[in-house]
Amino acid sequence: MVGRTRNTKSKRATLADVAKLAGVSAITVSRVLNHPDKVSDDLCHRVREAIDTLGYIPNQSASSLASARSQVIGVAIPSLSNVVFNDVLRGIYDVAGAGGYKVLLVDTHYSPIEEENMIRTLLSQSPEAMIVTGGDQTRACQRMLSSAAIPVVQMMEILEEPLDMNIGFSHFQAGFEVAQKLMACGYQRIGFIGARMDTRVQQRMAGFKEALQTQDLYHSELFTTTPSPSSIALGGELLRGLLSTSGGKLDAVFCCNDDLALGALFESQRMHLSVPKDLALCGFNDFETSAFVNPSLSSVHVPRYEMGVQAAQMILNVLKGVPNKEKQVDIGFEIRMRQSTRMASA
Amino acid sequence: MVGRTRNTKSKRATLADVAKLAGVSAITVSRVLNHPDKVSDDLCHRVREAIDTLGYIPNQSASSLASARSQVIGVAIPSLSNVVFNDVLRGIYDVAGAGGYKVLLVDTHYSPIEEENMIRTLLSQSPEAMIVTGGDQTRACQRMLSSAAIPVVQMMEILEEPLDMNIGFSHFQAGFEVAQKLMACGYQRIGFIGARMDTRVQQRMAGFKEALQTQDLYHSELFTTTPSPSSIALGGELLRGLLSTSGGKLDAVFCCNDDLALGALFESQRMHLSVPKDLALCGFNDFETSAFVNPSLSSVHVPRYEMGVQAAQMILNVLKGVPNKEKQVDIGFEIRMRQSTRMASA
DNA sequence: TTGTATGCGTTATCAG
DNA sequence: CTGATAACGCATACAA
Repeated sequence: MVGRTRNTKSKRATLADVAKLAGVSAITVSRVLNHPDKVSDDLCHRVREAIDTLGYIPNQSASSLASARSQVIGVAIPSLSNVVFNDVLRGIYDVAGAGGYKVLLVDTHYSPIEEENMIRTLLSQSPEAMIVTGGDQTRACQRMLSSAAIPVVQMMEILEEPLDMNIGFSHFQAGFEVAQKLMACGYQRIGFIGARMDTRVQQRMAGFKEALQTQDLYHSELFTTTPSPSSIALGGELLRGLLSTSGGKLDAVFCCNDDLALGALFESQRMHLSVPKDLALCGFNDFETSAFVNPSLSSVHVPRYEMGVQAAQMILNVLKGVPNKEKQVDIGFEIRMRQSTRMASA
Repeated sequence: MVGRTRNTKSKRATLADVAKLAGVSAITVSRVLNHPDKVSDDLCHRVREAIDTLGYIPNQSASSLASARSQVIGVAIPSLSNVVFNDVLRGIYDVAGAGGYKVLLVDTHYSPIEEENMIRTLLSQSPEAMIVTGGDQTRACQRMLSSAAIPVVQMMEILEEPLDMNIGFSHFQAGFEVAQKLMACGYQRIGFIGARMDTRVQQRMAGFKEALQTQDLYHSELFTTTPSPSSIALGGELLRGLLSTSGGKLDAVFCCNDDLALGALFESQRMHLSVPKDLALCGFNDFETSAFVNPSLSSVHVPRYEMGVQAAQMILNVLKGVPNKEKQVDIGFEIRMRQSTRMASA
């Protein structure tokens, strides 16, 4: 190593280093970076050259400390492996990134306790806003969120009493309408298989059950649930279980998501059950696979990317001082009936 | 604004606030948080109470600035929507989280230019280490990474000249072996469909092609590629295209990933082509779907979660001062032949 | 347009 | 075991 003018031990260059090299004061360098319009073109140019030659990268911690602006948005999702959150995240990242914000992402593993800890960690980074999933945070967690005094969006479902802003759709209503569709198709022995059983899945199931009850078609022995995480393999297992306990008297099954539904479909095929002739299947989330598999799978489509986009936009609006028209947005859903369920009887 | 004793306007509590309430000095509070063993139980207790009643959350920016330890690991992946990276990320998050590190994640959209910008942003957060994808960073980006003087892991593929540490597998070799397997099954008219065509896909294709050439079975007209991102829909389209241009003389297709392969499989079914009788298919990445779809799909299995885990562990080791035995780890792959390709001829 | 002084909340260093 | 003081690197408020 060659001895250099100052940074003896090749430490990261600072504003001061750049300033010295450019022959200006530190604040001028800062301005070139943050308010270029407030600096003469001449200096601006000289400073940029110095920045380049030094490979200067601003220290965001110092900036954050001095300005109380971290440029970070904290995001908490319950699972990194659940593909559902990918699309939402993509929306958030696209909008946040375009707005100059970084995203600090944590995975709460569907546990409110973990969520509380992760959100505490997140808050220690002084995020300028937070996006969290659902509404079952611990009391302590909600207090933290509130006293952080930053915009918060709770996403994925419509909440009775949002902490601040809220975007999502009614899982209860979605479940309810799926049941209506299946009944309209003439199915009588209608079952349900669910996994993970987080709040949103529970609501889907509750809505589904309620609709069945209106027609006296709810049979508790046709409902199977497990706290295990969803997978295609599990979908097959649950279907087999349901078929055996129901004594074969089963003509339609609503699966709480497309993982289970695809598993059930593939398992049906292996058991030489014809879908939808022997058994109708309906999933939830509408994966791309569902539209292309044979027979194609009926499912509930949700504009997830759009939800992420809007969640981030609501945040950016508040951060920019533009008030949102609505603090709560119902993004809706759409039931897509395909080949795995027969046409509604006229 | 009123002159304040301390926080007139419910600002976040600071170390000083906690210290005052507990009747100790700020540094003692700091120690309770970071080196509890160096503080008497009595004080420790009093301080913790004060922390609780104030709902104190440390300011990581200040900590980072003062200690030069950000507790952040930066991660750059090329796509948030590609499921492949989910598993890797899960591994990284699990290990990093357990080690007390946060993960700052960026999506480079498969663009070295974007990657350079995003990594610059990442570096401004003073991460203590970086995990990036592959080796085709821009020169400038590699310089930044090097001069950051932090541990760096390049993952997903084995590199000739890693910047620092490296974990992955040889995509060339994987493609090569897939071709060998197909040829061993007796296929003669072997095609390839590829999308996105990033470095790793190109290597798979190159290996595949080279193996075919050894047996004089490479036919350029049976290779189709597109820069478009992969999807199931695209797999179907590419297969249709290939079938029409090849005049039906095609008996096996290697798809650069399982998205395309599933699309090709579903499309074959709609065209009433029997797989593998009329056409054999092999994918890459081994999604869960591939093992369960009918017919099940041959694919190349890669220990992605494990790769994420090990990448993070290599980082943590360096950070803890424990040297890694290897700076480069070949995590391997495994070709899983299933029903979509016929058995190798004896 | 540019610069000076000051403080952001924490930790390292050194005293006691 | 505990505390005083001085950084850490940058941006705000004010001057020039």
